[in-house]
Amino acid sequence: MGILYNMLVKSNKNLTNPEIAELLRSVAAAYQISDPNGNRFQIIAYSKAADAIEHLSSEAKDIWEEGKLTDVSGIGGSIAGHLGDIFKTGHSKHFDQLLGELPSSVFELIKVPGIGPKTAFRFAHELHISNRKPIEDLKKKAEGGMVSKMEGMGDKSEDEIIQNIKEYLQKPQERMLLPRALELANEVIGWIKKDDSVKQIEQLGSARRRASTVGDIDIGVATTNPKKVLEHFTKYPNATRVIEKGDVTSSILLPGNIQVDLLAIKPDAWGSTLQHFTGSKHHNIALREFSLKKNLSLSEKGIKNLKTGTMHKYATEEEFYKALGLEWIPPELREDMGEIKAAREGKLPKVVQLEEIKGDLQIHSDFDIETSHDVGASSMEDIISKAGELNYEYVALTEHNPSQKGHSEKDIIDILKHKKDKIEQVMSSVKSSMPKLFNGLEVDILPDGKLPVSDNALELLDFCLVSIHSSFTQSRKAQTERVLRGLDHPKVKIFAHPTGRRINHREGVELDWPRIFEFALKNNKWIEINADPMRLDLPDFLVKEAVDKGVLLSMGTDAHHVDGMDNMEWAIDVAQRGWAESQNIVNTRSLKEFEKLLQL
DNA sequence: GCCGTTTTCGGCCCGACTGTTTTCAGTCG
Repeated sequence: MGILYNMLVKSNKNLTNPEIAELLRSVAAAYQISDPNGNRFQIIAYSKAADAIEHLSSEAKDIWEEGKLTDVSGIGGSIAGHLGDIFKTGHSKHFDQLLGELPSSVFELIKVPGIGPKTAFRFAHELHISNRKPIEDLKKKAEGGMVSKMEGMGDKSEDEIIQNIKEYLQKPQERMLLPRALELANEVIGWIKKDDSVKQIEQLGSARRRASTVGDIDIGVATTNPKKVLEHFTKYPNATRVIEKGDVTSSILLPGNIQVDLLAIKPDAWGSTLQHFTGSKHHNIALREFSLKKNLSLSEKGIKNLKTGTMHKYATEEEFYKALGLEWIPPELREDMGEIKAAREGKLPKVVQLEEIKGDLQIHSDFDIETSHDVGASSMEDIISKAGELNYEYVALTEHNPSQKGHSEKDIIDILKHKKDKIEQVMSSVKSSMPKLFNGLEVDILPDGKLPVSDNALELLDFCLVSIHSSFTQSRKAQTERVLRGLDHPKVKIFAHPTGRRINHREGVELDWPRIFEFALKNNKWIEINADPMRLDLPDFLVKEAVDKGVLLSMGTDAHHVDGMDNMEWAIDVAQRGWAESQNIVNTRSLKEFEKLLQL
C-alpha cells in the first residue's frame, strides 16, 4: 500500500477537491501502467473526472451528500460510487486494489515534467526508488549514471531528467497573474517581431482567454518562413534554455522557470492556428468531437473532410468557426461550458464591454476616516477628475468603516457626517457635468455577522458594501449565516470581494453559493466583481452561476489611488468569462437608472 | 468509464517533439 494512498484515503473521509483530483489522476496513471490500450477510455474518463472535480465551485463531498455527484459532467455512476465509498467509510475497494499494486513513488515521480506513468513505473522498479523522497532519490541515481544504463535510455534522457527535476524542485508552484503574463508575453513578442517574415503575432492560450492566472505563455505566429522564426525565437536573449526546437513549435524557458511556447504557421492557416492554440483544451476536444459527427477533422492546420480527404485552410477564426456551422466564439467563453451549443443555436451571450461601464463602485479616497484598515492616497477632486477621463457618470467612495476601537457611536457618526459634508463641498466645486460621487462605505462583516456601524450612522450613506476581513476559516454553514446577516441591512447593497481570496496567497472562504445567490436575488443585493488582479473576486465560474440565476453584479476597482481605477478591464474579463451581458452588471446603468435601482 | 439534437450502444481530438528507435513509444498541450 502506497504512502500517498494511505495519506489520501485510509485516514481521511473528508477529501478536498484537489485531493480527490489527485486521487483520480493516480487511478488514471495506474490504468496507464497496467494496460494502456485495454484501459484507454478509463484513462480518459478518470482524467476528465479529475478535471471536473478540480473545477467545482463546491466541495465534492457536499455535492455527494445532496446526492448530486452524477450531475457533474464527467462523473458517472461508477466513479461517484467509488467516491461515495470513500466519503462513507474512508475506503474504496476498487481504488485500494488498483493503487495498492503500485509503489507510491510512482505517483510522486509523475509530477516531474517529462516523466509519465510508464517511465515512473520503470524507475520505481528498475532503480528501486525510495518511497520516502522519490524525486530526490531519482535525481541522485540519475546523477550517478543509473538512468542511462536502462534499456531505451541514453545520456540525453538522463541529462534531461536531472534538468527537469532541478527545475521542478525550484519552480514556484503558482501561476502568474494575468497582467504579469501579458507583460512578459509582450516582451517576447517584441523580440520575435524583429524577424521580418512575421506577418501576424498574438498571445494565445489562457492569456487570450483572459483567465485570471496563466501557467505557460503561448504565442502564435503567421509567417512565410516558420523555421526561420522558430530559430530566431530560440535565440531570445533572456531565455535560460531551449526546451525544444521543431519545425512547427518551439519552447523556451525564462527566468523563474516560465515556459514560452511558440507555434509558427503559414498565413493561409492563421485562423486554425489561432483557434487551436487559444484552447482551452476542453473547448478544443468538445469542438473536435462535435465536428467529427459531421465527418470533419480539426487541427491547427485546418479542417479535413473525412469523406473526401480534402483539407481546407482558414485565414481567420471567423471563417473557421463558420465552416463548422458556428458563430465565432469569443475566447473568454472557450471553456467547454456550453458555448458550442450556444454558438450552434445563435445564442451566444453579447458579453459586457469595457465601454459600457458608467461608474466604479468601489474606490478609497484619502479622506481620513480613522479606520483600522488601509486608506486611499488620492483626493476626492482627483478621483472625480479621473472618473471624468474614463467617461463615467458616477463613482462610489467606499472607504473602510471607522474603527470601533477608540470611537464611540457618536464619534463614528461625526466622522461620517464630516465625510458627507466634504463630498457635498467637492461636488459643488466642480462642473455639474462631472461624475457624481456617491457616499458609500466598505463595512466589515464581523465574525458573528453584525456590522461595526450603527443604523444611525448607516443612515448618512447613499449605500454601502460589506465584506469579510477576518475569521476566514469558519464552517461553510456558519460563514453563510454570517454573510446573510451582514447583507440584511437595507443600506447594504453590495457584497464586496465575496470569497476573500487573494490569488496565490489565500484561499477564499467556504460559502453556500446557491443560498447567497438566492438571497441576493430576492432582496436586491448585488455581488461584486472586484477588479484587483490579486482578487478578481467573484471568480469567473461563480459569476457564471450568478448570471444563470439572474443575480445582479457590480464592478469595483477597489482603487486606493486614481491609477488603480484603470483596473476595470480585469473585472470585465472576469465578467465576460462568466457570460455576463450588460444587463447583468449594475454599473452599466446610466446615473438615472442606477439611482432608481438603488431605491429598490 | 462517460455520454447523447442520429445514439442507452458504440463511439471516444489531434498533432508535435524527443530520444532511441530502424518504425516507435512516451509525453505534452
